[in-house]
Amino acid sequence: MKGKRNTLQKRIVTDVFCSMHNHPSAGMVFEAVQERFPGISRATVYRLLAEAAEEGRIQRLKLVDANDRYDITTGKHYHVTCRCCGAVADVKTEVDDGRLTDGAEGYEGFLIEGCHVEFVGICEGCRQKQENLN
Amino acid sequence: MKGKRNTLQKRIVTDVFCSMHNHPSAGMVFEAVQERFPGISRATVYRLLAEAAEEGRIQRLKLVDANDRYDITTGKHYHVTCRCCGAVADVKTEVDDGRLTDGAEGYEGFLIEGCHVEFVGICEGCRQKQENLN
DNA sequence: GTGCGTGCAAACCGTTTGCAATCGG
DNA sequence: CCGATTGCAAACGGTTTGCACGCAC
Repeated sequence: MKGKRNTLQKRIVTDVFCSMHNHPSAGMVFEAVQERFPGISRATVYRLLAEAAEEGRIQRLKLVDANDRYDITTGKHYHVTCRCCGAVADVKTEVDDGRLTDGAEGYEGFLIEGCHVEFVGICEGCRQKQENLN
Repeated sequence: MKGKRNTLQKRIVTDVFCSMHNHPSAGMVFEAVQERFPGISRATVYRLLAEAAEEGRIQRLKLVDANDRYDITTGKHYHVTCRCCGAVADVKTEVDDGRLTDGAEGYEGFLIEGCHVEFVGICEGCRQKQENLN
């Protein structure tokens, strides 16, 4: 059995992360954690999140034009990013990755194996701010 | 009329970039430029490429898990990234962005406006290296 | 007691920026 | 001439890392 220790920091980071449902970045988790445990190190939060992702307990999302986000849902699904504030949310869709991939042909001898689909839009808050300007 | 000057640096960066067909990053263009003009500043290359993209003369590509790349083709099309070496190439496909976008529904009041599709695969060179190992 | 996990600070990497010097028009 | 453009170096932002200390087991 792996000699993983159950440290206070790990418990706090896990707790705080699980209470956030905004697909937070490591920095956002760090800020939230600081409120409950001001002494915690930024490096520790980054390390614990990366470790959790490597162990498959959470998912590390790579997004275009945004820092990596962490997702409590580990299964494959899609995301939308707010073009104003960068917020991230889940998306309900019927995208068929396999079909996209099969229908694509790479130039220059590239072999296509998969694809990444990501949506862009605007979140509720930013939409309301926009309307208030008019 | 815009007071744009035709400097030596601009001519060189444009020339070198146009002779590269690998969807290079700014850093890659800088390295290539240095061979012909060792005195050029990194900042200048970054600035000239960003400027060209803003003026629509070239396209700045945002990719997942890679630095921004520059593309001599300004029209919309798709790309594939090599999962081994990060090389980028164009993709021939029939993806219908509009259909993907229409078929998606965001949670938490998100309004979905568009989508980003990007392919992952393996380039010819890396494929051959892999085969040589077996 | 042992060695994993932490805190700290520095390194990292690609990119951007402030500023003085320079050069194109 | 004069202001756009350059070079330099420093700042940036998010992330990772080396190392000594300290705590979980």
